[in-house]
Amino acid sequence: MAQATAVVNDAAMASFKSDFLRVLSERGYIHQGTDLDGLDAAATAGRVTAYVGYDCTANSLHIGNLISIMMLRWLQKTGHQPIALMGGGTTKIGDPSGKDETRQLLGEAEIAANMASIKRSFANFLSFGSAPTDAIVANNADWLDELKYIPLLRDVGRHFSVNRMLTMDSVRLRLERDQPLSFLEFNYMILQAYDFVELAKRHGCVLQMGGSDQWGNIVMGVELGRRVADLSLFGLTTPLMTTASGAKMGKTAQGAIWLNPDRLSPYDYWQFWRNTEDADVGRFLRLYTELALDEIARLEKLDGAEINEAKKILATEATKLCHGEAAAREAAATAQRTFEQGAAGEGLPSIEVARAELDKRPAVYALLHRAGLVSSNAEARRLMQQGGARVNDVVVTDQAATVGPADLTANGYIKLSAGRKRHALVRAV
RNA sequence: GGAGGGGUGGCCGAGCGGUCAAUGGCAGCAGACUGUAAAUCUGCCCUCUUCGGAGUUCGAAGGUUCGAAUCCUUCCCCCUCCA
Repeated sequence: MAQATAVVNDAAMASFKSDFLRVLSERGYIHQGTDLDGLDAAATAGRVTAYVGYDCTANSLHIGNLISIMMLRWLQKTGHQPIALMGGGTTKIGDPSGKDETRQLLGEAEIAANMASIKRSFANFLSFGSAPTDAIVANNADWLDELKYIPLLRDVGRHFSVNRMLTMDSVRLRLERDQPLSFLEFNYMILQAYDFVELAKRHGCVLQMGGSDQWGNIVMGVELGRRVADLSLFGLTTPLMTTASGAKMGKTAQGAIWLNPDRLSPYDYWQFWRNTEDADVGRFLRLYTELALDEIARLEKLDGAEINEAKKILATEATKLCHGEAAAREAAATAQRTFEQGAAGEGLPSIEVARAELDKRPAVYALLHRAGLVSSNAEARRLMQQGGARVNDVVVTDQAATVGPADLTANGYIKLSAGRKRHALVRAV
């Protein structure tokens, strides 16, 4: 996939004239671009409209999407216009990029529900309205659903070489591994290319951004634009995000790190960033916060335990962008009370238990399960056996243990812990 | 249409009539050590459990057998080669 000539090198990055590309390159967002000098010139000359496409396969975006959202944010902050494209149409097809297997097809209703839920995340990162740089949310179902097969083949299909399509990573990797690739999925890149051209026509969009796995799809769009409409379009991709120890970003105890607060609480979101590996602190501060670069340079030089200060700043700043200032402060305060003072922060995730039920002394393992700290009663028992379960900070290894009203602290709750880091409160109501 | 190969727990991948809730690796969880880090070591890793056990798993449905992930039948899906 990597075409050596397109990969950015330091010398090229240093010479960007536009604020947009200079910020992006300085902060480490750029992996490859199709014609970075041309794009730099366009962004210097005037307002550029750019888009990123988002799948609607889940009801929330996750931190894997965050890097591209931050690019849209910087785009807007440097005087240009962002478009968040919802893949209402393409989600019906399924992007084969980076997938070994055909993914399950989602129904129309589910896609619509996911889209509505995802849209809410953008409100925190981008500003919407009617100003020239205000963000637009588009849905490719608006045009893809209307397509007619024969006209599509004649107008668009003739510009695609199957020989070329077979060399695309998304296709080639499947074929090499003997994994199935349906004709449906094979068409995905054509539709994504079509999207780009459509957005160019509708909104004057000239740039598509995305993860490095989107390079092939993006290049297809750039070429289609040139062939069908003599458009001069650009593409930009971000590096693949992994942690310093090589793990894929964003997996944790309970799954992905979601951006929607109803899937992952702001407190847990804050915790995710707080637990960043030392080696990633500088890179993450540049990518996921808007702190000044010289400040970041200072923070990432902190040694040993001192770098924890930088991690707290990272956590609070990142949470601020996603969930707002108040939620970020509350998460930070809760963490401080919980970890530094050994008390129970009021802001910890909590569940409510009826007073009458508490009188009947529910089992500790059951409460651990209900609080979401473990995914089954059996797992709760295991946790207890291994000495990882605590009630009000006291280790409980007896599986038969129960709690009652007497265990409520002066503040009116029982604190449950699974391991050193995960806590929840049980409140009696 | 013909011939062959295959579908195993979150993923990869052994098993090919009993000792199989199923080797191993990855991912994950806990404990120790630490700095809510990394690395390392140890334990855990289907569900329920009155901790004695019980119940459901090896593409689906039937069958053979005292007993099946393992054998047979039908069906579904995937791959390779031939037409």
